[in-house]
Amino acid sequence: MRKISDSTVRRLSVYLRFLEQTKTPTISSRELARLGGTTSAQVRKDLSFFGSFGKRGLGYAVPELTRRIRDILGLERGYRVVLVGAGRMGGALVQYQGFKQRGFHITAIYDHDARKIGSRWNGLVVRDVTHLENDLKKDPSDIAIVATPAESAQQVVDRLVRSGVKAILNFAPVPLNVPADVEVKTVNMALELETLSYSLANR
Amino acid sequence: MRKISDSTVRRLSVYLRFLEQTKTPTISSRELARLGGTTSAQVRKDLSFFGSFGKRGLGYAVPELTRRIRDILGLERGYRVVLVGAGRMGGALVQYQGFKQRGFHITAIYDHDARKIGSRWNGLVVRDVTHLENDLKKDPSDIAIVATPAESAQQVVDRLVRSGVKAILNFAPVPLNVPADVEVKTVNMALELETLSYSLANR
DNA sequence: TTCTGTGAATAGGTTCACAGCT
DNA sequence: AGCTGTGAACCTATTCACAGAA
Repeated sequence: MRKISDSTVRRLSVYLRFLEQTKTPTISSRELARLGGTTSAQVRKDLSFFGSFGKRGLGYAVPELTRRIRDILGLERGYRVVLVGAGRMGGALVQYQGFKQRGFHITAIYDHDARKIGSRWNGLVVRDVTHLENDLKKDPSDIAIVATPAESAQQVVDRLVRSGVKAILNFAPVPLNVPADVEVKTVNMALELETLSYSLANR
Repeated sequence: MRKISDSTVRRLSVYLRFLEQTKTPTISSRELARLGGTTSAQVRKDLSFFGSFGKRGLGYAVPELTRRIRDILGLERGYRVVLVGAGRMGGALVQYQGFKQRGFHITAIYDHDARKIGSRWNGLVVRDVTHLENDLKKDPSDIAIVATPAESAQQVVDRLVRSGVKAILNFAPVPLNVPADVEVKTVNMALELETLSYSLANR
């Protein structure tokens, strides 16, 4: 498949969110653009990479387009997700409704702090991170969320990679080294604040 | 000032993080690139937008470059930050050490849930969100973090904008409408997982 | 020789504008 | 007439490649 840009994929996600809330049977690229904060040409271009889903003069059939985008994004299947790091951030993520709604199910939580191991979090018992490889051998996961301190993130990621995890969402503020066939997204909140600082400083 | 791309600003943030950990007195664009996961030409280009900080044949003086980047990013001053939304995510953010380390000080927390108002969070008392405008009139903040449910985010943002906040870090999964002179960064975690899902589905 | 700073070349993403279907 | 699908034009970001300073 032709290489699709990250920005296109992110916009598809945004369109999907609005399509799921749309009550009309059809929607135009213009309206979808307005909702998603982009242009109608951009919407049409984004969709055109994957096919011709609209009807000229009419727009897009909402249920069909919804299904198509879910399919493109790979959301028709559900995902088992393991969480490593039972700190504050981990706690917030386990609770976060947005994940479950979209078919991402957190199936296990790991930490190495003895005080946390064994405690119950949202119905899941926090397990010792040393069990990670064995557990994943029995019950593989495609996706892991890393919410550990910066110091331990890389070593956790090495374990995850060895265990066959192919996609990692990283909240630790360090870039992670992974083989080419593993995808990492790092969310670095301090960095986001710094871009805001930059925009305040340069106006 | 000439328009600088968001990606350049983000990379400067990354370089800064590594410069602060570097022990050698000078560093080359090549080394900085290796650490930050980019190319040496990119590093030099990024820096060249702001001046000539290096010495040919030698590299960059670490303390000077650190200072320069902190200055470019506007990090030499500290920021007062208000947090709206005392849920799980808000809790994680209040605790997050990365903010304070970089000079972002959370000075107040707001919520509208009566059960949360008055409780103490990391030394701060959660205040009723209806006090927001008045409080900000007395003690202005440049930056706000919004960690409310999607439904209330826009109305909170409207209050913030009226109160003179110029930069918003948004964790609610909705695009926000703000005037052109207000900067918004939205961090949408479900969307990040969806880009991972896409990459798993299309390999 | 090493490594920066920077124009020039290339690649990539966005917008334009219009032919063509409904 | 209304709105999609898409090549072409445009604009922006990245990479190349080399002159020049240490």
